[in-house]
Order: sequence, then C-alpha cells, then structure tokens
Amino acid sequence: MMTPATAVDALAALAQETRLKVFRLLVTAGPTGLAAGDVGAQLGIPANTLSFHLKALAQAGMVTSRQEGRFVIYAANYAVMDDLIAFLTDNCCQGAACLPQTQQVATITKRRTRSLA
Amino acid sequence: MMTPATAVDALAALAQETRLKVFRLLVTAGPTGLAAGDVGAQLGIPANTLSFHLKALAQAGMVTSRQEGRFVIYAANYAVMDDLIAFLTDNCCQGAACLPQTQQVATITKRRTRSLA
DNA sequence: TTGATATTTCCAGAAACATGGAATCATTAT
DNA sequence: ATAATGATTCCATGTTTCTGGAAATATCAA
Repeated sequence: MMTPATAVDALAALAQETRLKVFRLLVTAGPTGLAAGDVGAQLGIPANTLSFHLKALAQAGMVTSRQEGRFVIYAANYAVMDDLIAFLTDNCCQGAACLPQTQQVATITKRRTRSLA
Repeated sequence: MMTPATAVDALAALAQETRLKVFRLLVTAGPTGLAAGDVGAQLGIPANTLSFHLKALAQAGMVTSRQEGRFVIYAANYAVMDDLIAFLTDNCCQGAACLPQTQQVATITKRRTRSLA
C-alpha cells in the first residue's frame, strides 16, 4: 500500500515536464527499457540534466535501472505507477457516485477485489 | 482530453503534502464541498497558507469554488481527477501486459470503450 | 454605520528545484 | 596501458515554491 508521503514523492517525480516526458517514453518503451543515452537522444536532453531527472524518477521509485555493459538501462516501474493510480482512485468517490463519468467506472481497488472473468 | 502540460499542472498541484491533504479531505467531503475555514480547522492550516494552496489547486482545476454568503466553498473536481487518472492510465501498458497485477486490470480508457453491465 | 467573521492579497525571507559546463567514474576495445 | 564511449557527480547560477505576519477585501448582523 502506498502512503501519502510516498504518493507525494511519486506525484512530484511526475510533476515536471522533462521527467514526465522521460517517464512516458519509458512507458512506451516497455519493460525492456532504454539506455539513458537513447532517452537523451530521443528527447534532446543534455546527459547531465537527464541524469539528474532519471535519478529523481528512480528515487521516487517510478523507474528502475540496471547496468548493462557500458549502458545503464532505465525502465518504467509499472507496479508503482499502478499503486499510485490505486491510491488516487481509492480516495475518489469513496464508493459513492461523484459523476456519471466516474460512476460507470470501478476503481482499481474495487476491481482488485473482484476476479476478472 | 488532457494535454501533457495540463497533466504536469495537475500533478504539481497534488505533489505537495498540504495540498494533497486538502484535496483528499475535499474528495471525502463529496460534491457539496467544504468552506475554506472548515478545511483549515480540520487540518490545522493558517488561513493565508491555506488560501495559497487552495488557489494553486483551483488554478490546476483540481477543485472548484463558489461563494456562499461569507463563505467560499471548495469542492473536489472529480472530472479532472478522472481525466488525470485516464491520462496516466492511457500511457501505461499501451494495451500490452506490463505486469500480472496491472494485466488483470483494465484501464479507465479501456473500460470507457466498453459498456458496463 | 459599526463591528464581527471569512477569506484573500501583499510581502519578504528561507528553502528546494532545474540547468548545464567541467570534471570524474565505469566499462569496453585496441 | 591507452583511448574511447556512456553515464554520473560537482558546482554555481537563476528560478520557483512555501510559509506566515500584516493589511486589505467581502459579507453579514446589530
């Protein structure tokens, strides 16, 4: 379960243009991940600046990293992303209906308590 | 649809301990909302500091406000919350399965394309 | 109008954050 | 060992954010 403090850290990690771009790129890249240099090349970010932001994302748990030869491969941490969404969703609507749009949507938590056929 | 810039604003609004507390309180308070003073009393936040954070939440669209006599009533904006979650979920897993946990969970977008029985 | 209550704005100081040049560290190839 | 490449750290600078005291604004009551 995600604590409020952890949620603030995760939200803060994503609440920055460069980091959100990086994270989304890693999300699209899939579990295999991307080398830091590839991320920088695709987004046009200087290596030191990118390193700074990757570190922030990693410290918040939003990405993982592994050394692979000369490269450091970063990958989105889908589990933490999922936990963050669950945290936000848990506290939305509280079982009651807030809005039609939201009403027809079960929260992740609620869905987790069900089995999907 | 939420743009990346809007998402950054929404995330930044929530990525602060006091504001996340305030927002969650408003979420639990429901669509009726709460007067600024009630929020401050329940969370022990000075009026001017609270006003600063409520303004930030409102500018990011996370809460709405309406004047009611001497009071200003704030309420969570569930629609924007929902959009933010949709934005984050849309870019997670991209139809592919990232993790068992996430795999068994349909994203909001995916659910929106279905009708719920 | 005068007074009380609710909220916001103004302001200044402190702290945290973002950026990129230069130097450093790590790994591989020759 | 030397060189080359990929990535990180160090550092200085500029910017933004957070905080709360004091003053201002808004609404209602007497």
